[in-house]
Amino acid sequence: MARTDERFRSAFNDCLTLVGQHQVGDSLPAETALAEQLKVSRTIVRTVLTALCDAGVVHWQGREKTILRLPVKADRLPLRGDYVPRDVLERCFLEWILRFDVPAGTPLNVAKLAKEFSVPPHALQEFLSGLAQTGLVARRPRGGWLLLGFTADYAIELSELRALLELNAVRKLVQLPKAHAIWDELDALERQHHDLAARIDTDFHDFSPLDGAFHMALNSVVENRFVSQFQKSISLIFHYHYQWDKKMERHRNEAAIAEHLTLIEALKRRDEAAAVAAASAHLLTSKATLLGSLRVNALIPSDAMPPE
Amino acid sequence: MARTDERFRSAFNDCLTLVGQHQVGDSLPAETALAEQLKVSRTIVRTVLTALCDAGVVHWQGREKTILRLPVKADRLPLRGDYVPRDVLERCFLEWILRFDVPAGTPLNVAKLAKEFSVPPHALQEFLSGLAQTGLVARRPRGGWLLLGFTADYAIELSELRALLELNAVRKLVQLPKAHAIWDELDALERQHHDLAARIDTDFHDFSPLDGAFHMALNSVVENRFVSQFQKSISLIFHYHYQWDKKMERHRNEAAIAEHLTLIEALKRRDEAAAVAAASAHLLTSKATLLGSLRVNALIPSDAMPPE
DNA sequence: CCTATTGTTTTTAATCTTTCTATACAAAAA
DNA sequence: TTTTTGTATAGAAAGATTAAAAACAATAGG
Repeated sequence: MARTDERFRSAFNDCLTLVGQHQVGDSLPAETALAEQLKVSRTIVRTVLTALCDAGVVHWQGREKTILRLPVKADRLPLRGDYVPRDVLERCFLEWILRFDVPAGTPLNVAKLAKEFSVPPHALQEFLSGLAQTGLVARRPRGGWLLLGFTADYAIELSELRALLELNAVRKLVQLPKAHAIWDELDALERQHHDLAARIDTDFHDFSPLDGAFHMALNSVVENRFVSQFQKSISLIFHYHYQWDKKMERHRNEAAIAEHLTLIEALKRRDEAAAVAAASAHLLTSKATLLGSLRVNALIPSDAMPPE
Repeated sequence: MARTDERFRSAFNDCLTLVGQHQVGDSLPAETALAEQLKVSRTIVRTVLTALCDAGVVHWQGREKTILRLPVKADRLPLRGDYVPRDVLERCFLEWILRFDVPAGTPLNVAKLAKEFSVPPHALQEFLSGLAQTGLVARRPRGGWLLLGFTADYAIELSELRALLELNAVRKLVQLPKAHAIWDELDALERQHHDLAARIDTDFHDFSPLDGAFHMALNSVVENRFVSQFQKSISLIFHYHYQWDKKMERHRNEAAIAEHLTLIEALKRRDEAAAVAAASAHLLTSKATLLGSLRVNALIPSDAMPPE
């Protein structure tokens, strides 16, 4: 077999729904119109119509497309629907690395991993090619992939770049006019931080998404595709490591909230020096936490490795 | 057919050379030793030995591997040897875009391009996946690739990031101790700049590699894999555009040399403010040149497009 | 005669299969 | 006992196959 007919199947089912909205004896629109509605090519539409003909749902000859009977549930084609989008794959992969603390230098088995993440090997290959740009994995000279991994060096260099980009964002931010949308966003974030600070004893788990939103907002003022690209990987990696390192979570998050609030306050005063200082301090803490979580990971016994 | 037996063929030929260094009647080393020498797996060695047996060059039974006759040229297997390494592919691709000024939004035909660059489609696919990280190309929702291209926005954002990274490098550089290797490098670069300035009227083409070396040296003081990664793409793209834009090349290069020398001088004085100012000025010029070269490209008539 | 629609062909890309290559393990010889 | 070889198995590269899209040509209806 070659590629799946998933696309045909889902179009067929969508078309059944469409037919169900009409009466027996009604005519269906032109192939081109159907293609537009179902968001597929005309080729698929014609295949679907042929199938509907075979099923006795419509009579189709030339331009005549008459509904013979309304479709029933049994007409629908089963579909696997286990399509995994790219960002989910990204998450799966990072989680896999962190979950099993896969050491640097591990050869990656494309076929096995693809099965594990239930994606076609092809998709994983492509994902790895993209990831190779971040230096997390590399192609081996003669075939196969190598996990270069989350080493301490990796974390340090990642944090360095993060600091560089974020301090740049902070400097840009304090120069922005009062009318800019970021100030409302910051107000909202400030309220959310105060709100979470009040109930930190029980809800400290809610910090991670708030942290992500805060840093995302800061960096959003730098409209640069390369920076955004990096920002995305950075936040992903920080997010996952933080989630993994449960040590002192409540205390750590409380401290981070305080640091965020200091930064927000300095930003609102348009005090560049204070803002940069606050951001630097917070980034240093983050870096320390990231390095700390690496050590925690390293303590996971190696027999917790993924099954061969 | 499936994959090529290129690896076997080249090992076979290498083994013929090896046999040629012995006498008739000599014995060949163990399979493991041969594998090590030929830098292939034992499987290949055994396939090669079988082939040598069939060709009547050696007698092979168990551990006995006796040379029956010395190999002749006709024994050698032909091989295509048209392997294109990744960086060559990179160059080919960028050159193709610039050469034909392929507009943003062009769908890329993997099979056709792969043939054009004489690489397996598979290799191009992988290359594009990596390139997608830089935002130069993107995957289309349902199959295929799209060239997002060198738009003015792209150039501006690229220049912005370049400035951010390079100013950071400059700030780091002036703090470095006298013993650091960079100071000798800078001295050498300064001499080369003066040298080229003296013969700029005839040799202005020599500036491009010198420019590359200079920026590379500046950024080398930031030991960060992510920064280096970006630096690589940035210099590639700048380099190619500069090469393409021949307008006012002599004048432009002379001015750039002066800017470089101003920066080098400020760096050697450890004058951070002056160095940052000089670097900023030079980066602005670069950005303007890059944007200018985009306009030049846009003037190439569209019938100069690559063959359908 | 012109436009909208359908019939047909060609092109392109996803996935599967085959084949080559590497590696692990068992058996045998030195 | 160590080294070397025989055998089995796994993993990846690249062709082969098929689904889907797009281009083109033909025809029906106004």
